[in-house]
Amino acid sequence: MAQRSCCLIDREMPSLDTGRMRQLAALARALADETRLTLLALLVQQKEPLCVCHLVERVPVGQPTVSHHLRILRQAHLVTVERRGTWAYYQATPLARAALAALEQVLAEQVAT
Amino acid sequence: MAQRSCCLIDREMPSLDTGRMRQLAALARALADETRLTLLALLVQQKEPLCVCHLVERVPVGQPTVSHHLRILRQAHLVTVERRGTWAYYQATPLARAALAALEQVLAEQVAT
DNA sequence: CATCTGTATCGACGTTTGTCAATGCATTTC
DNA sequence: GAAATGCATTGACAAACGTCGATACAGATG
Repeated sequence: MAQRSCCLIDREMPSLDTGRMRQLAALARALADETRLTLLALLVQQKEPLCVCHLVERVPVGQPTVSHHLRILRQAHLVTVERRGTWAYYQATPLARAALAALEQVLAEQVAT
Repeated sequence: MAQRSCCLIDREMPSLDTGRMRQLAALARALADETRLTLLALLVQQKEPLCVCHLVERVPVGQPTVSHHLRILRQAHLVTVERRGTWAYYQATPLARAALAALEQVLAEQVAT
């Protein structure tokens, strides 16, 4: 038991910040749904804020579900809302643009490999 | 009903490739767990492949669970295995390095905002 | 050869998650 | 003012997910 045979040398393994890992996982979880990602992509391609009714039209789920996903995106700081009268206008944050671009880039790398 | 009042002008909304969205979501889902992300981060910091027993020591879950997560990472092309005798040596792929770096960068942007 | 060890798989369990129908509320529209 | 509309919330439900203990199996160790 003195020395395991699997790896003769001791691995240098700096400890990881679990708080940071939790944050990263939370961010990934906010992106880990097709519907949510589609909503986000729609918002990212728009310069002007978009109201919920238009989003509902573009996604194969009901309005309450869209509302639910938008809340999750909001809590992850990926979108912001501005209410004008009855309508709610959503907008992608710079964070969302970065996140989506990052995922796309990783996917491109996956294809290339 | 002729024209909705929410947005007077019609939005130009190019259709999104649902297949691509599904792929992106799958990738995000593979990253959307703290334990998995920690395993991946450990592998990314290593130059040499790492055996499972060392990974198990570094994460607060049992060996079967680590094995389960490693399978998911494998299926997402984020790690590769090489079996040598009883031992299984895991290694992060370039895709994993890109993905983790991307997430970190996005998080940094979140803090800055 | 017999035992021990490292890893993967299986079955079960509790939790989380995505979706919907129903409802509520605020504001617009007539 | 009354009806209609846009959005959020609630409660319910099924599916997906993370974890564990038990087990299987291959290869190492003695």
